Amino acid sequence: MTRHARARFSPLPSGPVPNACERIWEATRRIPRGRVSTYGAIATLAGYPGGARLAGFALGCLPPGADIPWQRVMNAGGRVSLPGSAGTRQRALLEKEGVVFRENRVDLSVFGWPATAGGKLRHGGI
DNA sequence: TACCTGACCTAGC
DNA sequence: AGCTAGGCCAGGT
Repeated sequence: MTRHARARFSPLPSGPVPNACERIWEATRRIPRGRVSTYGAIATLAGYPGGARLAGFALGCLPPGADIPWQRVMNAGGRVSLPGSAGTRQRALLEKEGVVFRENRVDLSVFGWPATAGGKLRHGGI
């Protein structure tokens, strides 16, 4: 999270047209309880195929206490990308929802959303 | 306009 | 199984 981006988005983005952050957040809201999605998938749902990094950026812009299940977004390997205590918190929240961690990893073929074809979500850098 | 950043992804070694 | 390099995206300076 860069300082300028934080200053710009932290209070909540303003403007008539929803920006990328808000669209990412809306996509994140659609993840059902007890399931997880990936940055790439979220970006695609939001209309930014290949914008996995953007998804991470947008979630980083997320103001604390927002009504968004940000904890249900993980990286393509089914691992928590959030460093430090935030990552621990994310895992705790997910486990409380019924998501099973196995060696710090989640089986996306079981808990992945949307429905994973072939066991793994195909997306990301092209 | 050009360059930089980020809670990323994939392919290769 | 773990690390590196290259490639996507939008937004800010």
